[in-house]
Amino acid sequence: MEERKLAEKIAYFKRLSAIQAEENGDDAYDAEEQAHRERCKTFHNATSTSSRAKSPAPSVTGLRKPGTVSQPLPCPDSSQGSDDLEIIKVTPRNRSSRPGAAGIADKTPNVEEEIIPESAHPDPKPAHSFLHPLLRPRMTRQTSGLTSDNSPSTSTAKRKKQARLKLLPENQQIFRGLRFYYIPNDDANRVRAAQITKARERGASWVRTLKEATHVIVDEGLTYQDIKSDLMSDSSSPGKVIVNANYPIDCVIHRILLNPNQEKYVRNLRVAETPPSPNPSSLPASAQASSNSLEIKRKQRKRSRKDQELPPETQSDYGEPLQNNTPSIAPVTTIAAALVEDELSQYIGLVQGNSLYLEMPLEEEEDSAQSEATKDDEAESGSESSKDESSRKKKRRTREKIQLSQEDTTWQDSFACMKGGTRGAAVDNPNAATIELLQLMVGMYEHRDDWRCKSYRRAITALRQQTRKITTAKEAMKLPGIGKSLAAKIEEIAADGRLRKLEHAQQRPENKILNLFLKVYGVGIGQANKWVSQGYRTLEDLREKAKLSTNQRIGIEHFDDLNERIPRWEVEALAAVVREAAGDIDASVEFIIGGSYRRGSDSSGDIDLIITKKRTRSSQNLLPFLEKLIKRLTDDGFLTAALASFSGNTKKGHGSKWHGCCVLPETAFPKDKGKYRPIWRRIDLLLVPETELGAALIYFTGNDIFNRSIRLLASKKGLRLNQRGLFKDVLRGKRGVTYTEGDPLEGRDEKRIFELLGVKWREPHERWC
DNA sequence: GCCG
DNA sequence: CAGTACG
DNA sequence: CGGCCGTTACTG
Repeated sequence: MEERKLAEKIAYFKRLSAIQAEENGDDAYDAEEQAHRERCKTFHNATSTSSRAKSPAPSVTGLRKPGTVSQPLPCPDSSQGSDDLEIIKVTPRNRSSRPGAAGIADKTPNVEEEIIPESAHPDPKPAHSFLHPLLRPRMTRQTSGLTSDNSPSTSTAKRKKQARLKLLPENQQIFRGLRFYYIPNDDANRVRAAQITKARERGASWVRTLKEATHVIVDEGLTYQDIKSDLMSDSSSPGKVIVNANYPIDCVIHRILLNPNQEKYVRNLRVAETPPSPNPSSLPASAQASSNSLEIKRKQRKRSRKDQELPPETQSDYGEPLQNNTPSIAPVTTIAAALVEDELSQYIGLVQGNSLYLEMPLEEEEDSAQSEATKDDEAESGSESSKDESSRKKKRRTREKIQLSQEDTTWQDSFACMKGGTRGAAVDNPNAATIELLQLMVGMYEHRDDWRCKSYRRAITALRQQTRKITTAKEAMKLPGIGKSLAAKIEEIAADGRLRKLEHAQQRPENKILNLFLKVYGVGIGQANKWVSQGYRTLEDLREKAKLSTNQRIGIEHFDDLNERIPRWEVEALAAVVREAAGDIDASVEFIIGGSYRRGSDSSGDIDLIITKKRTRSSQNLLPFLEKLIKRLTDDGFLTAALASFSGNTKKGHGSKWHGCCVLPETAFPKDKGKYRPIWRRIDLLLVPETELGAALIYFTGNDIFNRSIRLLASKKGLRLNQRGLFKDVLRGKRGVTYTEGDPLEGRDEKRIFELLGVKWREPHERWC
């Protein structure tokens, strides 16, 4: 499997570079691309430089440490970041950190301000649509030659227009590497023009000759008779995909390369009597016979799990329900598989949201068995019996399930759905408004109903992936992770721009109070509920009357500070202070800033530091060091509170993390940042032996959704991933009697863990899910 | 909340 | 043990 | 109807 994938990728890139070489003569385009890559590069460096951030802060002289050897603290992963200072400058910021919470001491009015914005800000993740260069094949700046860009358009005006065409983020380029030839092959028709643009935005090239095309898109209405002559002129046509215009549209809608061998895409485009010839199959090579509709039908009928058990080569690489599998799509594999993401994507989908489209659009008529399921869908319109509903779902799930059970072979290669997420992109998203309201709903459920929360997030991700606005419940239902309830909400939002349930919830004072209380460190839903029911209404109430744990008291006393985001530069400055102090104690200890910082965020909720050292095999080895460090930093006044340490680790050797608060000393405060103000910050320290660094990096880099999905993926493979390593599952009998935690497979190397899991490597900045 |  | 927090 | 990450780790 490994080999196969590799081969595919190689083939893909080979092909791709060839394609790219022949297109893109367009300077503007090239320049833009170039710039894009520059930005990416810069950004990438910035994000990966975690450890040795000789931060912009004028050498953190502050804390005594005169001639201390500034520790190099090499970053484990290659990325030798360049100058952070410079990087930071370039790193785009999109949103200044939210101002501190308003006076909570006061009354309701403030509370209100507190709540709403909070739920709205949950992901201050800046937009980084420019990230993602990684896969982007090097565009050999092949000048001249075929100046032809990827469009046959002739008019200058048009060309210009096209030059401005913006490629969508890579993860949306479902057509990358494909070359479309339209019949008719012009953009005179408005609709077609739009379709062409959409296709091109998603990576397709619009070619002028049939010969160079991989896909022939025939206007709907035209029949085989109509295009016959066209096809005849090209001897290679049998190797092409010939579909009607609905095909690319559906692909766009579903954000994935669908199987073109479906009746609805090839209707009227085949020669009824002679299956083989001008047959829409896939790409060159195999294409032949088998792909006639009859064949398809047959397959559809008896699909079932057997199809799924076919060897990888015969698996569809289109993200699509197996019933549409056809035996002749192998060639496309090369492209599709490469375009497609790893299975982690799917788990991310499963775990949080966005996922793939395993489901066919319930397009108008379809033939065979499937159409029935489809019809159910259609019929259900507004008021379907819950029975129909569930049966429909069953069918769909079954497909998915089957698909998923394929994990070891192709199922993970089957979609080009989301790649490791990057942030942003939401700006111009047609569903932005819907997303925003749903996001508020998430805020309302946060800490209350975790699962529901997750469902909302999942739905949001699915919406974010759409390229066009979802306005009806029916439409929404087609998206993975969106069921009846959410679909209805989506429709409501689309219809009148508001969600009554949300507004209602927002009005409820208990919710406001609850939200307030929940933002206190150490306060969960249980405690918050108790307090609310006990009649407490303000933080002041709590401070004075409630019984608070140590941590909760700290959380309340420093509520504003702790709820304020930390700008990236400060994260670096804080880390520098710690390093500085650490240098005195043990210069060989290394620090890596994890968390959202490592993912490239321009602001963080807290600072996450991994403390590690070569040749350590247990976090215990680092304990003495940490104790000294803590003491030292506390004495310095840097650490201001301990929220969770490892005091009584009676447990087996697991003393590994320290949570607390810190304050950037004025001496470490950059002069150019205005007036100094001490702000309490949350800081998490994680002791990590070298042998566990990889796993710890994954864990501490997150984000949480990413972690959960990759862990879920691991578990589905019979493995176990936690912050200490990847383990081969050892029958863990009940009661953990198994005094073995499983055979450690890997813990040291982050990339290796990805490999072992069969997950394509993702840079930290690609782990926003 | 969704999914199997 | 439940509650909370971490990514 | 039960699962939804971690045999996570720390507090009380």
